[in-house]
Amino acid sequence: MAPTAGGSEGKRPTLADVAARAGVSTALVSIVMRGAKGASDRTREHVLRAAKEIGYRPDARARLLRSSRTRLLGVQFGLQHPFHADLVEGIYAAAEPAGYQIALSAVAPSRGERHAVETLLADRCEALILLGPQAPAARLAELAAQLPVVSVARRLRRTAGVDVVRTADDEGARQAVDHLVALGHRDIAHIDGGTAPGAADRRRGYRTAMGRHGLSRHVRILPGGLTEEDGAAAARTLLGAGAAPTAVLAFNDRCATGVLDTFLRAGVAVPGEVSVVGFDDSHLARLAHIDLTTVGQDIPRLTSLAVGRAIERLEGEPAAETEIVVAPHLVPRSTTAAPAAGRGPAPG
Amino acid sequence: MAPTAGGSEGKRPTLADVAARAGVSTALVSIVMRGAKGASDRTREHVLRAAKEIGYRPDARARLLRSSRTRLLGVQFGLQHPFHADLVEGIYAAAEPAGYQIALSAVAPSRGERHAVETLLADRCEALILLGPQAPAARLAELAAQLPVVSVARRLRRTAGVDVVRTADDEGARQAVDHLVALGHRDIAHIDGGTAPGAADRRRGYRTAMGRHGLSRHVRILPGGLTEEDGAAAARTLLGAGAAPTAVLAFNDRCATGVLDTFLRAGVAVPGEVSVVGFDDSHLARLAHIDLTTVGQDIPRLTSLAVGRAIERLEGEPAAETEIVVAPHLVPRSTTAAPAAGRGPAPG
DNA sequence: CTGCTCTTCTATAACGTTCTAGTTCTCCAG
DNA sequence: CTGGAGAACTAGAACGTTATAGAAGAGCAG
Repeated sequence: MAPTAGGSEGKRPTLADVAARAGVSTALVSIVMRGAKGASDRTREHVLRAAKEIGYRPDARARLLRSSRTRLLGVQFGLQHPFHADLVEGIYAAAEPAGYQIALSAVAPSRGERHAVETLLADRCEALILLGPQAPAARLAELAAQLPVVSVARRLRRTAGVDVVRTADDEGARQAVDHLVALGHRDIAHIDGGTAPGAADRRRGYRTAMGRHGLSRHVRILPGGLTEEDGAAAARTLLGAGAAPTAVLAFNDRCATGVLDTFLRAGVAVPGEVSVVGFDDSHLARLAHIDLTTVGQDIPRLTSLAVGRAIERLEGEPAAETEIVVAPHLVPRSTTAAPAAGRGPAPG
Repeated sequence: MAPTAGGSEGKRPTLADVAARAGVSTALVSIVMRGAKGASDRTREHVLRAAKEIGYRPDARARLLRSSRTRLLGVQFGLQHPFHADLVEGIYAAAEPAGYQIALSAVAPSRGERHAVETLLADRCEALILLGPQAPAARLAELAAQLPVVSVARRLRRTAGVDVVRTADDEGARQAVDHLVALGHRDIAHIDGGTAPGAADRRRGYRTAMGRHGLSRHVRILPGGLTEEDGAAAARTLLGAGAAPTAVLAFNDRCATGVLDTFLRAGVAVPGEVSVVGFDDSHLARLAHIDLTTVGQDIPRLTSLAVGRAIERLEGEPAAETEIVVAPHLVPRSTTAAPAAGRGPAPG
């Protein structure tokens, strides 16, 4: 028999239906469905067959309602952010094997963080993982008073109860500068990310790295942002100023792509005349025709630590908030090279 | 007193807690929280204050469990797809005012469609909205037997019970060709999308439009795909072949971006020597430094129709499956112009 | 005062699970 | 035959809501 099309009639089968069909109690069916012990192999098999026959599917919400634990992690992410997409994938991968489910709630221009978090709370998530949250620290503290909260990629100075998992952004910027200096560059500019999460650290990392190489007088920071647009605008400023640097460290890959594009259109060869470094090692950077030298963030590690921290909080002793910092690593590709002979010092 | 940090202790307040505090029954509190009628203004206010004082928040799961209706729409989307992100935003915007909640489930390399749909079903979604589903038609039919299913952007030939909402891809390709022909182009190539949703229609639209302009012998279709990479590879093929066309219609914006980049690197001026048209009008296309002429899909309309169709199915008479086709529109920007004098015929 | 209608409120039974505390059964030592 | 000890199973109470049915009280015509 084909099931009736549309399926609106005929309620979905429940534990009781399976029990009736198998001739046992609902409690026993529950035991079998959960794989708990307390049923013989013979009945186990029998019940499973009955369940399959009538197309039974456990109701996650009823299940969660009953058990005191919901094993549900709420994740807030930015819809328009490719980097967040990568993080979400990592979070799924870390949470599901640990027996936790993920509830996603998106932030978009038309859907604020407040609303996103409200729906997660209404869904009875046990903990919140917030990707690059923009909410004020006070708001986060307020949330943390209700349930464990992990902030990923947004740094917070010891906000009560909020755990932080982030990349060592300053260290990443340092690696980029070291790489460029090793190639022979001295005139290295930085296009920053303004108030975006991590931007301040990258800016600081750039500045101190330059200082350590005795290049403080070459420090040049241009206001940027996290989109291609921002990078393009900054690149135009550089070109217009006449004295273009021999290398540019952009806030992130998207920003770097904008820089690349502008240089290309202006006939400035990369890496021939100017070297460019990005940040994130997103899919963008890996595309063969862009092939951007960049600073990679360790996504599997960031996400497994974030999930792990949330679970620890839920299952372990309530501890003080922690900040976990993950090391980035430089990924050299083809947008960096030694500076042109006439412009930088000869290498060595 | 500040609430205890971590919040793991002290269960979250329930209806009963509010009722106890306000000195009324839980049923009355329920009425007030839902805004249903049956309570005086005085008590309404009184109850709301009590709820606020103890920080009560309704439990969405218990609520859904009790009411026969869950008013929950399951949405499956591709994490790595910027176009899907735009669609999801539109779906939120269409569903929430109609009193429906959205449950998101992501598809990623490490998380297949099957798994994504399973979690949505377990969550008791009443209907499924699938963005560009890749599952075989038989599988979709099987799902449609259980609950209303809407496929967005993937065309299906009358699969039992599956509604389809999509853009008129052939028409979009036609508009692009018309635009190029009006500018004076004749030698127009198409980089296709292989087996991606919509690719076949765009291919066909291109071919028939060319035919209608008497340009059948100029038809040239190159295998492409939906990433920048694919576009770049096809562009290299075109350049290598010697006889480059005067215009290229790419499968989508990402593909077109790859084409642009390759041309730029090879010193081929756009639109000076070659015009390029994309598809989707994604954020990418609007970036000032790309400023791509493209065929726009009507996202608000696609999403509100998809949501509307799902809701109609849930609330109205069970009807036969429908296919709703939404018109695209050309968005002329700066990557198209009349062909160079020596290569195409003079305009007019 | 009776009988009726409204409004406001309450008691209680669902919803589909899981959990606690049994109840049978079987097996086997004493 | 008694007395446990497990194993296999079940009855019934949660979980936090909403829906249904009805009670209590007010107002008012007859």
